[in-house]
Amino acid sequence: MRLKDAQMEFIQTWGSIGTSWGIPRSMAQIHALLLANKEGLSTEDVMEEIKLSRGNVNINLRELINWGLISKQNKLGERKEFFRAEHDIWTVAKKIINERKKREFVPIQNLLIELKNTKFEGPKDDVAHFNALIKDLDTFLSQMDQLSELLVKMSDNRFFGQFIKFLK
Amino acid sequence: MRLKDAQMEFIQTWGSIGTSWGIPRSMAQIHALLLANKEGLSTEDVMEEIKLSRGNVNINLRELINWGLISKQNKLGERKEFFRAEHDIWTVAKKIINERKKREFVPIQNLLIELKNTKFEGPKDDVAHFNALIKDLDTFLSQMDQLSELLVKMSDNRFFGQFIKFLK
DNA sequence: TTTATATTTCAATAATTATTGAAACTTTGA
DNA sequence: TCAAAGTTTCAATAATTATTGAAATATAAA
Repeated sequence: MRLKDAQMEFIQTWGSIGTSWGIPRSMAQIHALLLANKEGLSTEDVMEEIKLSRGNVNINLRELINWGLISKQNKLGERKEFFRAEHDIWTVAKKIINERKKREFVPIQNLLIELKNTKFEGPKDDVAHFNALIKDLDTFLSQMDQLSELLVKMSDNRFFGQFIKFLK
Repeated sequence: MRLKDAQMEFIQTWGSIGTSWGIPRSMAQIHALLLANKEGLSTEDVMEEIKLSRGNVNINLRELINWGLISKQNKLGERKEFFRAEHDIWTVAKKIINERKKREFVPIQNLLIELKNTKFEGPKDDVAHFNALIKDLDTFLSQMDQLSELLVKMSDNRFFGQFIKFLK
């Protein structure tokens, strides 16, 4: 199989998974393309390889930078900018999880903080049920937070071995 | 604050988080409504409470059943069906994670399996880089899989205490 | 400066996805 | 078997979100 074909398949799959993550297809595709290339690529390279408009590529490269998934590079003697992916997969995971936390956890956590400090007027049983829901969600979210710390340590293989032993 | 108002705020927030999860707003809203109600509600109740069309409610109730997040109930002497949420928050989390795994992990895992068994033709360095990427992703995904097993055990508070100790 | 090259912006358009609502279908009990 | 109550389906429409492309802006070398 030609390497190029395999890379393309990888890019397409990454792209369609992206959409089911709430990440624009193009953004995920560009990310995959850069992951598959050791060296940085220019805007034009990206446009060329995955047939996207200049505007689209520009916007999504910026977004990937915001996520901390890629960075700008300058090549000696070249005027244009090149973009290179973070290639350490655990760092990539950490950054993605951080961004998703921002979007998915923080809003509900804020709401819970507000609701925890409120007294509700209504049928006693219903109030009790709602309070229990709030409390459970709150506990759960803080445990998930702890869980995400684990990820940071997982890239260390020694740690991972210990972890597996612990699970058993 | 009136309980009803708090519930509504909760439903709206849950709904908008849902959309950033790739879950239709109405589905997430219906789920929140049922979480907030100890007793099951009928299709009509749901339509009434969050102002959605019959078709929409029907489709999303079915989807929530598919996810295992709610179940049908029959009330003695009542002809209509009632829908009641799974209220144990760790069970809820487990089910959501399972569904998301299906959508987000399985497709990339399948691709990786295919790519792992393929020889690539191309510049030696590029092939090596691509192979390394595949290997890293594969390792990473199987570690994430292990991590998700942890969740099942987290609802046990004793276990969670141990876990925190282990992290330190 | 000026010119060529590179980057950014954003209104218009396309693509995708969610929602409605009315008609078809199913079930129950009289 | 019939009518009423309840549920499901799905084509049409609405809402949302992504993408284009051309014009405006910025930057660097001559």
